[in-house]
Amino acid sequence: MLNPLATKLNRLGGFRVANAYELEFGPGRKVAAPQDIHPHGAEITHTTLLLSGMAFRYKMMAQGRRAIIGILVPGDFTNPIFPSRQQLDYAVGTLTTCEVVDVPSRHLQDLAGSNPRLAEALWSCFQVDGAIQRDWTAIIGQFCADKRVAHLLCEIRRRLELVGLADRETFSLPLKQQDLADAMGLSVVHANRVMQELRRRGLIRTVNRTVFIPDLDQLEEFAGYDTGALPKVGPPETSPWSRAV
Amino acid sequence: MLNPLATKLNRLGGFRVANAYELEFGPGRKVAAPQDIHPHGAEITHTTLLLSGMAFRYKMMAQGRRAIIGILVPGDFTNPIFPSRQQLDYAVGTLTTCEVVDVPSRHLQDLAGSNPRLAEALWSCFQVDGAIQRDWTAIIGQFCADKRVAHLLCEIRRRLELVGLADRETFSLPLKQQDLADAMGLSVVHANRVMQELRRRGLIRTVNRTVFIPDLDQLEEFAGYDTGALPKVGPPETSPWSRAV
DNA sequence: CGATTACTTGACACCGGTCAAAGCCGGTGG
DNA sequence: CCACCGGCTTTGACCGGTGTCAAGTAATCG
Repeated sequence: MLNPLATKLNRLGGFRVANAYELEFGPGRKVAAPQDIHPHGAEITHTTLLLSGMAFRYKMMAQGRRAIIGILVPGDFTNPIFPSRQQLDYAVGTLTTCEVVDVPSRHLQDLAGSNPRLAEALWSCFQVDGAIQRDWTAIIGQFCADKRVAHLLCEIRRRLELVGLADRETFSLPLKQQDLADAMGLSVVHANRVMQELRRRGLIRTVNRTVFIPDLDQLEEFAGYDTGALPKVGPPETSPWSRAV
Repeated sequence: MLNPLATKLNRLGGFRVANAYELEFGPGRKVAAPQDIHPHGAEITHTTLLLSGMAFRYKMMAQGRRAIIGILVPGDFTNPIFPSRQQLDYAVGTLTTCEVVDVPSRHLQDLAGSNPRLAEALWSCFQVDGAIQRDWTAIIGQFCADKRVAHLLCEIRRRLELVGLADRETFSLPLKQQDLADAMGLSVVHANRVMQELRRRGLIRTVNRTVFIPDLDQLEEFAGYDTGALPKVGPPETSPWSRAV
């Protein structure tokens, strides 16, 4: 399959800013689940590209509570690169078995230096990352439980779609209800009730770890999901972020 | 007074990475409060440096609700710069009258190009920004109301201290209770009760818009505030982020 | 001062947390 | 092939934290 990063960059950058071979960072390695890709506080010497599977960023809080602060899908980097020595303020763990490849800071910088349009697209990646983080802050603070979860589903679906791993009606959701809870600031019990409620309303159906969406527009409206919240990237006419009217 | 950005960069970078004159971006302008420095969705052609006063990033949500997603103190930039054309996914408004100066992307890039250590420090700024955003996501999701607010107070105090505008026991807090509420995902009424509770416990005292902290360690412990959550920057021995043992 | 804006209070409802127990798998080994 | 088992999901009872509404008080500003 095409490198998911190449897929994403081409769409973010507008059109063919990257060739797959440029983004071959060497042989990937498999990481089982559940397991950490980066421990908390790890010295940052490289970033890690997710090639397949799903992962998440998290922080351990007081009393063993776990805050999930972001989901990673194929084509995502675990962290931005740093010119200076820094430590990660969060950890990265796997949700499923993942195929990943480490990318040294230098490598990415050289690549960006040799291809300005690619550099822009890579930059966009990290900006989108930040925009999603801001979204989470706003949503967790303002939305009630069912809309939070619905919004998360919309976000994950859209990001998977961007790398060709979801369509309007189906996507894979490896998150357990405990994970949904830790991500959206809920208890497991309530996460369960919310999922039941979403099913009862006919907004989603779930089989195994797969979500079916009878009517995506309806779900996105319920969730208050606005793709415009993510930065517009690339020429409007080809931007995968621009919402179909 | 010394440019607050210079103060911050010198501390983030470890030691004198910047001279004040390098960071004179021209004459500042005054922006009254409450008023927008950047409207939502503004095209990003420059960033704006806050020289004095306080401001905040926010998003308007459904039903006129306002989500405050970050506070800006002197020395902060309203937004990161982009190599490509992008739009801001949030707005920036003033809490007090602010003195600001616009910095074109090019200017900042040239400056970074001419001074590698300064570039690193600038980079750290934006990384700290991201780390704070992640903190908010985690805190709003996991903490109960009183700890959220206490945590916010600790954060603001620390950031003001970094630019020489606060000490261990006093700082200026121009946020109204409505602002605290919109930032921490509470109702105004509850924000009020929480502030009362913090005062009742003797963790803070407030006069006008000034907060007095009888015992900072106690407040930070109550808030679960850990400066380690922010990335370590610069040599440990001079880093203002490393917590005094 | 008068008018507006901010803060405070009380009553009440409800969302969502907690606790505890019971089903429902999927996987493993006999 | 079946019985067991551990992790995940589901349920119910209960209650506490927060939101909402509505009113009153204090501060601020022209």
